Amino acid sequence: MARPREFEEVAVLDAAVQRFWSHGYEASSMRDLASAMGITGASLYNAFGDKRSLYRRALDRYVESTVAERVSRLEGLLPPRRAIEGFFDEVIERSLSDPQRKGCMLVNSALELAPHDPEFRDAVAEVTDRIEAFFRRCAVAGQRDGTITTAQTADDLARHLLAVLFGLRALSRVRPERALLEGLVRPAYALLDSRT
Amino acid sequence: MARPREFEEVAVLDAAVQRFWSHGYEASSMRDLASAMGITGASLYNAFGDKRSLYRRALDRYVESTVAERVSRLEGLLPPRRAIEGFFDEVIERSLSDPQRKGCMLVNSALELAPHDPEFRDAVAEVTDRIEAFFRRCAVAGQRDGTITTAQTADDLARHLLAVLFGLRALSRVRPERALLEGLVRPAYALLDSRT
DNA sequence: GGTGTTTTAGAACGATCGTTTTATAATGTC
DNA sequence: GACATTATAAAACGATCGTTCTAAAACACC
Repeated sequence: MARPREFEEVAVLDAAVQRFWSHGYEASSMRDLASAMGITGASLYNAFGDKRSLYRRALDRYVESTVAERVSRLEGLLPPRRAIEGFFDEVIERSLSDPQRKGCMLVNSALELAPHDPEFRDAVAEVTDRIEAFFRRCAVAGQRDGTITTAQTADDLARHLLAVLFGLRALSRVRPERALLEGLVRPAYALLDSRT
Repeated sequence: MARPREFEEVAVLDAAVQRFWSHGYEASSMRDLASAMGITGASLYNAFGDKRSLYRRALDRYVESTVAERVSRLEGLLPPRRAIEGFFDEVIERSLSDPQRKGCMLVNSALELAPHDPEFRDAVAEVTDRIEAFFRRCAVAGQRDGTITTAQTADDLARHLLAVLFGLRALSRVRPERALLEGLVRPAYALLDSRT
């Protein structure tokens, strides 16, 4: 039919994810992106549309390959209480081993794009709902098998864990210190414990 | 000696704070800022230097008039345990009553500027230290007067509260829902309680 | 009341922004 | 192998970016 593409869409999209993740939306120019993706500007527009659409695609890819992957993997492998701890432990190690301090692209999007853009607000809110729902399922199951306190509702525990996660990711961009990140989750683990 | 200024520096700086606070650094042009401040571009550069310097001044002003003000006021008025709750309750009310969803300019700066700019990283980190120190002083005093648990160290409690605060502020930009914000702090209050 | 100094308003600077166009190269089908 | 179609490369578009310049205006001081 016609000339075939010289690049794989998911491969160059991953490069866009990296750039948006580390520098955000406004501070990434289409020239930066095309260069990082290894394609020319025309190919970029041809394959992904405008900048907003590209960011949307990049965010979706990030969420599915990072957040959603972590949730489904841990939930499948570990008992509920251990799944929560495994989630935070993984995030802490990721945060400490990233010299670029990229943080979490979802949290970054929540602050840069979502407040002024209804489409991104809905998209980000929906992912936070999914994370919250994961914590809630863990809380409910943990309360049932006796590994998590019933002194707090599962709803509130899930909301709290979501906030701790977002706070951890935000702080890790400024102060990626092991003592801080591990210290801040210890009380959360103790909270899950407290018998009543 | 010469022609006097037609504007008050702190007044126009407050306008710059509002603009940077709601739209961030990259998405605020010097023309936007000059217009919001009610002065001309030349006056802006004459009085505040370049864009980075202006943001720095705006951030400092925000911190002193909002964060530092809240810390010193609550710490002076309330017993330690109540000071912590008063702090969060105030932040929740601010978050829920802001139709612009500006969040916290410190948290916003932590994600947009700090990761790639050593000067801003140091500045933001120093303020997070001050907030953490406030929580730590409250925790120590509360442990002494019996209103706060000794099951966790004051250091860890302070770190945890700092993360909850940052998470609350980040989430409030996407989901400014009372049920979420009040629900996420309830387990934190319970954590302070838990007797050991 | 000149004089010197600073602020003002607004045009102007080059650079870069997101995006489109132009022209050329590369394919599958007939 | 000519044709239709699509991807490529690079130049080009107008708009806007951060910043500076030019000229007029407003004061303090001698």
